[in-house]
Amino acid sequence: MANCMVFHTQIASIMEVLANAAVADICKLVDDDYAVFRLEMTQSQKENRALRRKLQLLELKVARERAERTIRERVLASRPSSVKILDRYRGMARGEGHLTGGHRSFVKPARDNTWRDDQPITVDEGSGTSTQHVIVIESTDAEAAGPGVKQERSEGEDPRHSRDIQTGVHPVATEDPTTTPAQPRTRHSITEVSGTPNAVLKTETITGLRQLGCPPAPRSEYLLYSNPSPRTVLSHRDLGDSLLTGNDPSCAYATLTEMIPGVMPLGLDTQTNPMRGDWNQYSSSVYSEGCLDKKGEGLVVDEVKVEGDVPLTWNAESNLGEGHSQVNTSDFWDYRESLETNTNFATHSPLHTLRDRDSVSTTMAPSDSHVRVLFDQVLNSNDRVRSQSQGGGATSGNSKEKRFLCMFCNKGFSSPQKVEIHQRVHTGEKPYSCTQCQMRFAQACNLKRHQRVHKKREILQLPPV
DNA sequence: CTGGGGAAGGGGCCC
DNA sequence: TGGGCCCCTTCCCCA
Repeated sequence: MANCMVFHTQIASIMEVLANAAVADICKLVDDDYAVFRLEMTQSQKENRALRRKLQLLELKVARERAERTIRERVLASRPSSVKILDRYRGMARGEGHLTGGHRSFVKPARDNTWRDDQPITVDEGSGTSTQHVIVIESTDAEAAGPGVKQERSEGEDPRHSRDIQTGVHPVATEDPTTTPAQPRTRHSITEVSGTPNAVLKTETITGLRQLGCPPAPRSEYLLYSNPSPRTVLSHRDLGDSLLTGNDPSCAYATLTEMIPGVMPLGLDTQTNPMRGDWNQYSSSVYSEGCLDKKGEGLVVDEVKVEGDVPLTWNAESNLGEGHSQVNTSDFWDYRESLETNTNFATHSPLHTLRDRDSVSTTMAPSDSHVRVLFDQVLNSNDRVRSQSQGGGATSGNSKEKRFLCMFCNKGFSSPQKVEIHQRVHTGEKPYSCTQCQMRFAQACNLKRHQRVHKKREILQLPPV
């Protein structure tokens, strides 16, 4: 009996020891895991804090941008013709006076994809209550040469807020580029001067435009905002993927002056789309307007530095076909004025189009994404302003209402697609080409109808048209 | 008058 | 249900 008791006691002690050992092991495991968990938690919390800060910064930027836009809209409403294009670029596109309505972008020279270094662009917002901005595009050649370099500053501005954007673009030339051949150049700078002391400059460098999904092209250096998809412009399915590859002009800035001579490139397979280029240019102006024209409040100003080759691929086959329309640039500028001074209408402007096209995937480097995000902020800001001013936005009201306006003639249409088709009247874009002849059409249905003529003539054994 | 093209409206389908 | 997209139809103009 006593042995039995001793045995039980020993067993109990052994089990206690084992239990304690097991508990110790469990506790050790738990402690280890807890330590790891704590470490992960700490890291996650740090990441969360960092992301939160970024989010707050972005929200702050958006809010300030919105406020700035509102202020500017008011300023424009009271001072609609305050923007002057100085230098020889004044009236380049319109052939007359000056741009109005806050247009502060620059355009590329006609018939030449290069900027001329002896012709800096000077865009002066003029004097007044708002911030004065001067954009000077100049080449390094000009910088080195000294003469011809023009870098204007507005009175009272703070040079600390000047910035150079190495866009690689060349100054606009209005003269015949053949008379003054473009000099090889590597970079140009855009100097934006803000008169407000609180401007925060932020740089973003894009190294190589190929990161924007743009194929290289010689002697073509432009500040780009990638236009990843031509879908909005050439939306027809029949277009195929050919538009998405090769010389995608969406990566290039076109100008109105390129369209003016009536030699706009046409064609689906080998030619470029003037509208896309135009819209890029348009978007560029908007970007400039939205990002360069920051005043006060420490709003982030984006500096986009582009290096390397830029694919400006206006195809050599730029001859217009038969009966192509020319761009009514006067209407365009009028439209721009109305667009920027009158926000009481909805428009299917290239702004929206470009923004929509963002949904299409493209290969973008992180820096590109950043640019895109900032660009979208500008666009969204503009949209918000317009939407607010419209009292409910473009989505309200009758869907058949002609809310979408042509950017050239202000004619209203019921859908963006209608506007897109209509604007081909102005751009001369004819994306639909007949396989049996070389005729091109702006509308797919017209091509179909035309092909029916071919079939009918084949049946009747008539000579082709 | 006819044929052909330019341009725009309307409707259907799909998401 | 609204919007996007596409196709068809229709009107107009010109040779």
